[in-house]
Amino acid sequence: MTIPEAKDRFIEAWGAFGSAWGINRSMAQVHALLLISHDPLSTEDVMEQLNISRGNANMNLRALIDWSLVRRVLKPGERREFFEAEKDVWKVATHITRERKKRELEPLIRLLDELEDIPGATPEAKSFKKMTRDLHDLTTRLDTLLDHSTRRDVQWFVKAATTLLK
Amino acid sequence: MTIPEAKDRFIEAWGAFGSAWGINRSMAQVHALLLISHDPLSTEDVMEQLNISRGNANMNLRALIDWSLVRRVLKPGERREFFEAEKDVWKVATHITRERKKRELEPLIRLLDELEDIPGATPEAKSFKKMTRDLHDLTTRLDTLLDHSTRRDVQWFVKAATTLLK
DNA sequence: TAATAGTTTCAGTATTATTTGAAACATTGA
DNA sequence: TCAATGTTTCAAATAATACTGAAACTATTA
Repeated sequence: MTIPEAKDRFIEAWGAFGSAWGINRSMAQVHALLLISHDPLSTEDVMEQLNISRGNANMNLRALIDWSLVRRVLKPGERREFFEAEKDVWKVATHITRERKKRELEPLIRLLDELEDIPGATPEAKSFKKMTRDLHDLTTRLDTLLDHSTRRDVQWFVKAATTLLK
Repeated sequence: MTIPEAKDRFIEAWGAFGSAWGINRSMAQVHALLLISHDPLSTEDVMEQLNISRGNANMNLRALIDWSLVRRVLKPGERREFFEAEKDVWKVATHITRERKKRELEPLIRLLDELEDIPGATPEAKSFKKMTRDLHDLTTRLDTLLDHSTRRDVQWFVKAATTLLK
């Protein structure tokens, strides 16, 4: 397999992976393209290489910047903007999970919080309350964890856990 | 808020949460409904309570069983099947991540594996190879971790990490 | 300030994913 | 065996989501 072929395969796979996890295919593909590009790319480069429209490229580049996965880069003497991806995969993983935690985990926690103190003592009610309480625990812990974890910690944990569990 | 209202809100929220993470809304809602039900439910119960068709209910119940999140239950003297959810949230979390790892993480690892030994020494090629190597490391570690983690370990980790990071 | 280069927006269109419902299939027990 | 009850499948309909492309907008430079 040649490098260009490999790149295509990677872009495709990253797109499929993202889309299975609720990140739209184009966004994941733009991200993949920037991840594997040595130099920053312009909007036009992205459009050409992925065969997508200007609007689509622009939208997804903005979204990626919003998620802190991509940075704007200015080349001296060039008027238009270029884009490059954060290449540190740990940072990428952390940013993605934090961003999503904020958007999707926090609303869930807030709801579970509310549901905590509902009256009722039937078996049904008890069962419901135990469920939400447990879920609340789990999500809160995940939340705290994501809030506090840094690259060093994650590395420490992965090392510790894999050693321990081998 | 009354218990029935709370249940509806929970089902809705769990559905939205799931759908943000690439699990279809109905599947998440069926799961939510079973999670908060004290007794096992029949296909009909699920259809009625969620206002979904028989086909949909059936498909998603099967999918949930496939993911080990739901069990078939037989009531003595009853012909039809009933369903109940695994209520241990740790187990639920583990099952979900394992299932998805198998379906989406493993193909990605396989690809990255292949991409590892591609020839080429241009800066572009080097940059590409570093990227895929790093990603491979990250995904492999996640993979190992998910493979080996059990409830006890996760609890240990959460405790250790939250203490450590406070 | 006018021309040019570059960026963003958004209504319409296309694509993909989900859901329905009816027919086929399976199982039970009279 | 055959009706009755319950389950599964799947093609078609619907709904949700993403994408396009052209127009509007903004910034830059001559």
